Amino acid sequence: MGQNATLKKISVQLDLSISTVSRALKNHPDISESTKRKVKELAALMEYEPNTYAINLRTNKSNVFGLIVPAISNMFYDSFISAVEEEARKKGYSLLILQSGDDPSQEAENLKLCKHSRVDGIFISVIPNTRSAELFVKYQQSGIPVIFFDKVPESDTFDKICLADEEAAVMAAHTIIKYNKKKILALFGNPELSITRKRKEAFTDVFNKNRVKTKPQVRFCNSSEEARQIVSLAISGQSRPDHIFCMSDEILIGAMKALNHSDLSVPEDVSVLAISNGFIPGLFKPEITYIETSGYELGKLAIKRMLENMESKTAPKSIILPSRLVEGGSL
Amino acid sequence: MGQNATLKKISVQLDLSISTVSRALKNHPDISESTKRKVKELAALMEYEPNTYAINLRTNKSNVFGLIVPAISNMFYDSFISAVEEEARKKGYSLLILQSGDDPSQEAENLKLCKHSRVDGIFISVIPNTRSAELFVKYQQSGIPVIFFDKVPESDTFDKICLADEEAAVMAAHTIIKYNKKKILALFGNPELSITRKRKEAFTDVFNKNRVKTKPQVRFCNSSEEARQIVSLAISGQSRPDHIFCMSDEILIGAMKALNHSDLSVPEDVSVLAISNGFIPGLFKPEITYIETSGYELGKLAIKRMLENMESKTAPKSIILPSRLVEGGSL
DNA sequence: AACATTTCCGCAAATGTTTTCGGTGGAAAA
DNA sequence: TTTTCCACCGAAAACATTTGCGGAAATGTT
Repeated sequence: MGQNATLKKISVQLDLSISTVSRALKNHPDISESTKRKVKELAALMEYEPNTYAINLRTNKSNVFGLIVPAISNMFYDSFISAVEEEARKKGYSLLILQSGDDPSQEAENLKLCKHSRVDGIFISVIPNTRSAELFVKYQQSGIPVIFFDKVPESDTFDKICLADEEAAVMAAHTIIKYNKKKILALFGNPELSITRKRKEAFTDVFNKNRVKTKPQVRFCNSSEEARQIVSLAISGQSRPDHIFCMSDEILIGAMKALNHSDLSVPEDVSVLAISNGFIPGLFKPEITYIETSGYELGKLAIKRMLENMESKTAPKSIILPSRLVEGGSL
Repeated sequence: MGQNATLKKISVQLDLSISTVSRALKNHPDISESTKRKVKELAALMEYEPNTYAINLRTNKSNVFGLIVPAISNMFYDSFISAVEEEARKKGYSLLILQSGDDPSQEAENLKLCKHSRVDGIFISVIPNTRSAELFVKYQQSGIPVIFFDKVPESDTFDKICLADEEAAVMAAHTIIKYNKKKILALFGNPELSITRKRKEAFTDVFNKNRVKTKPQVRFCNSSEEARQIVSLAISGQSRPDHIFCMSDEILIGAMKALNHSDLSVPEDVSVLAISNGFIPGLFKPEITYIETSGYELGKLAIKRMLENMESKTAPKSIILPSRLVEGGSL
């Protein structure tokens, strides 16, 4: 028994009204202690579990956040999700995790699913497609808070949580300059993303302003594999770079695969610096020096911001997480 | 407008009954074409979205599967989740992804959350704690299908989808023997898990049966870090192993960190073989030879089995995914 | 013309909660 | 005695949907 205990069944057993049972269970002051006790005992006995659907229907709240990422198989998003999940759980929220797989239509479908599931809020890292921005205004208008993280649209009308893109890139550039590197190959991600543009601008700016002799050679790549090919080609060419900078883990992986398949050694023949979440750099020998951008920390900030929004709607805000240099042996 | 279009609002506008609107929207034959057209037009205009909670309440189905893993930051589970998500989406299901973080109480809480959320089915990879098995019988009895994957309890009364643990271990042992390795350090995971026991038994059995001169030295470790320490110690000792076998990615990572920090080279000084999901081995130089155990494939099998269960309750079944050897250069 | 069959639609119950607005009975205050 | 007040509880609406049943009008059959 007790498979589907309901307020009604309890109320019948105890010859009380449904409302009284409901109130007793939530310690409403109107109900006497003795009644509360009886109700709670029977509820426990019958293994009563409130029906979430009924509650959601009644209250029009789901206690679920939608979380949309390009891919779940990504160390950065993993740690982000972990952080959000931890805090969300504490507050009684669950996560509906969706992946867009770099497909705009999939992303739109995910957004639709979120709306359809009537989530209480959305975390999203958008894929490189500007058109999708239109969609978001609608969701914003419909009163459901949307928090962008990591890969965010340019517009200031949104809540955004991102890494200190410029700062990290500047830090990287300065570090490279300090080591007196001459021929720098700088690998960036999809140029349509603001994160890419920002990092690239900040990075190259440092070289321009400091009037160092050589300018880095900048390349863009959309995947780990593209990065591998670019590096593979570069190191086999006649003017081999003496440093490779990777703006992300994904790119670092590709670059390292290329280096591993060559007979060059790091950092003697070519040094490496990355902007990374921290896991991947530790896998190589020597460990890669990197500028840390913690998905976990970012997640903490994002959920904090979301909860603020749940309390009371506030003006859109851009939050930036600072970064730091972690020394490995690749430079 | 149209923020919260409901059947009722549509019905009022068109001066129809709610039931007629409901039926028109789902192409019920009782409704005339002209009415259907009118209803659908207005529904589209008002951006009507059926209220999931009301539907769930009415039908007592959520179209959500619970998916419980030790940690989401794990390549194997990532790929598993990806596979499940892909197929689930096609069938109109969403995923409630929960992580137990190797904490039994957390796992219990997750199970509770699943029940509380009234998911239509549960995928779970259990953490090393036998006591939890009791919990599962309850869920099974309550009619909600539970599919265990990867790390599964021993009992035959459950639906289980696992990797070919024995086969993979046997394959690994044979490969190592073929290469004529003498001093083998074999690293396994948590000995309380059936997956660990199975692999360890199968692995050592091969050596016993084949009467090869040396027996592998078997060690257990609960984390990447433990593996690193063990290997670190082993390779600095006087009787250095000439081969290291790792039963999982997690362990491989630890082992490789230790090797990377030594001046030994792979495979000349010490060769390496792992059982792996495939991503990690490709990061090293040389790439690690491994026995593939695809989380993605496992996911496909798991969701398939789940859907079968949704159709009609069938007898518990154990499904096993075969494995294959992927040659790297570490052996 | 009487009857039977379609065609098309509405009523109302049911799902499980929450919540507003009362209502009862008894004790204390007037 | 009447009034007031409090402690405790119930009726019923509301949330949005699905569905069995029944019913009126239109059409078809003798």
